[in-house]
Amino acid sequence: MGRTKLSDIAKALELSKTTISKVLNGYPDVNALTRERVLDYIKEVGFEANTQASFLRTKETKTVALILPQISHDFFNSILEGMLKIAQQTEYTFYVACSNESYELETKLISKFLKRNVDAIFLSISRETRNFDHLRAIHEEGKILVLYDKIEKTIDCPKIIIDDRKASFTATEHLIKKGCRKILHFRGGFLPQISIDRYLGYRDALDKYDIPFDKERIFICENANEKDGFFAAKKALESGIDFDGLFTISDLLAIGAIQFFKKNKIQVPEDISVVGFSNWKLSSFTYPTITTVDQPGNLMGEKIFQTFLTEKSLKKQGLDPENREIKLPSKLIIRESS
Amino acid sequence: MGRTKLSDIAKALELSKTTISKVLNGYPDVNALTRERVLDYIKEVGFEANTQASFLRTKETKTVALILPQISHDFFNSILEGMLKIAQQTEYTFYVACSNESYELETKLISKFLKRNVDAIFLSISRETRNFDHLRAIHEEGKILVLYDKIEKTIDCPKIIIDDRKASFTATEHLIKKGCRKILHFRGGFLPQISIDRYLGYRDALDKYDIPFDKERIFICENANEKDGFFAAKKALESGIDFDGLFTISDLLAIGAIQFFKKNKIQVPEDISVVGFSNWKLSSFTYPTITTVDQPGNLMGEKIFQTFLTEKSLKKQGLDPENREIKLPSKLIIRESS
DNA sequence: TTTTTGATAGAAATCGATTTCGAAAATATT
DNA sequence: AATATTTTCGAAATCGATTTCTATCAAAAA
Repeated sequence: MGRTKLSDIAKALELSKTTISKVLNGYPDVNALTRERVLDYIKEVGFEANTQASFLRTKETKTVALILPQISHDFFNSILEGMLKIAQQTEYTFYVACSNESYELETKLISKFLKRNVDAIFLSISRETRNFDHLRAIHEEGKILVLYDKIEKTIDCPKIIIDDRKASFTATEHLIKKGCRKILHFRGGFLPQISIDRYLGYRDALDKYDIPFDKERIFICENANEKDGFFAAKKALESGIDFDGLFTISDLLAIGAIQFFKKNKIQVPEDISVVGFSNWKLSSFTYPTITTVDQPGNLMGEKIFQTFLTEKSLKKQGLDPENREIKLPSKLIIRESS
Repeated sequence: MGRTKLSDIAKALELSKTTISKVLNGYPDVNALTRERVLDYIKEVGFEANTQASFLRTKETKTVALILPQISHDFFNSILEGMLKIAQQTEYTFYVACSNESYELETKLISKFLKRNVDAIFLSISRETRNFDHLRAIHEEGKILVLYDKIEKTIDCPKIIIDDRKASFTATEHLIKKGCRKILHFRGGFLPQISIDRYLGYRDALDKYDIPFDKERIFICENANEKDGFFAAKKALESGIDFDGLFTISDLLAIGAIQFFKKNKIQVPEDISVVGFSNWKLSSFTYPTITTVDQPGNLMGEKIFQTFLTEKSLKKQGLDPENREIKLPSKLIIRESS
């Protein structure tokens, strides 16, 4: 409505819109005194250029989009939290969307955000995604893409991840040091990189301690929720294979498994030690409390946004970025289940 | 970049931009055949008008902003989840921000979103907020405000809430029916309407069953987290007052209290029955599991967005809205703690 | 046949900024 | 003193749509 605009300021100071705009955008051909006069007035009335109008010339909207694969998920949640904390203090505003682990929705959302001319998209790839053309489209439009957590190595863009392989190694090693030799692993699907890396970390630990690998001890849990954990534990028991440890790729899987074990008089941690992943809030309130890997979600959120900012400034200067994979450290939190 | 624009379509069909725009916006003075030709072509190339450019004339950005007081909070989380689920299928895009329960940040965010010309703001008022001028500013700019959960009754706008008083009544009544007569209540601060309503529901239940109210049994917990619950329980025990039940306004308070009780050999539910609020995911995994009030967060998220849509269409037709307070039903979930 | 009316389409102004280019004034150089 | 060079500023074009207002042409009414 009555918001002050560039022309109002020009009129008030008896200058042209051009000059005001030049001050706003740091052009050099403005007299120092004039510049100061303008800046003072701008501060006084709290003027900010209308982003929508600016866009027409600059092609920047000062908006970014964060796409989460899931909303009700402690880890993704803390990423959102960390990102908002630092980013809402900048001039940028944040679109948020949820792919719900669906490839179709993911592509739709990306195309929608591109049509909205966002400056950047931050994406954790959905479980279903096998084709990556929609990611290339982001680059074709000249927009910035930052992948996080569930990344795709073949796409050339900054990637922020947890050192999953190392974290899994540490978690498995912990079980071994507790005396476990027959360790089950509840893994995720075949594709997501994190699922592979966590599996490899598990293998690394077995190798280091000369424990033979037995693929009968690996169970695939597509959904990483309590139900899958419960049934994987059931399958493990019914398979007849013996076990004394369990490393899962999510706390929810661990909880489901523990529920099954309890039901079948298998004591945790006496009969089997269990380690989860992600440090969900609830993992410290269960009975027993669950040993888990803490992922620095807040930090990841911050890093994603910061990475975008540096990527943008590099691009502006025409420089080629390097070191495009940032690995964040995780931490094993030892609790009652192991 | 090379995105097709209105003028491209005009050129391709040998029509003027005007005509294309008229088709797009449903003007009547376009020949039926021409209209069809345009629509076909638009569908073929997947054209959508650039929102930023449209804004200059229409003053609509097709964006809305959701402000949450907290991010890592199951209830607010499920609101976000529910809202995204239906809203990301519409033409609208979603800004999300977090006031972090701070009045200052809340006003800043609102002013930021107004500068971004959002069509609507969805807000749950922060715990600190006492002054509501920033909400009136939203109306002054002609934008739509929808309040949810933590609302302010004196602001004239649609409000979506849980029937907190009734829910609390039911929860307290449940304790009474379980035989409790000396029921503690851990409430929130004095101001937020929900805190008051839940307190009143507690009183309602006592009244109905002729149980004398004792204000010594009321404890204020500003932060509604485990720590506050722990210390409130401690204060209760140290005060020397006797009790056999506890109704708290959050599951986290209940968890903290239960932790304290356990530590002091007070059995739950044998010595004291506990009821929480919100049905956090973790409340079904604690030991004992916690009886709680399930708030339909997803439904609330949907309702907020739908309410915005109807509010908008009413406004466009110049009609006065009515029934501006929507109360959603909640449900008591009985578990081991009671 | 002339005039009105209605249907259809386009020219041009507009929204609020940015940016190019040229003009005027001030200063420096010959 | 005449010319060249900086400084400093503004007019006007532009971005991609919407909207008003006018023009054309055909059909209907006089």
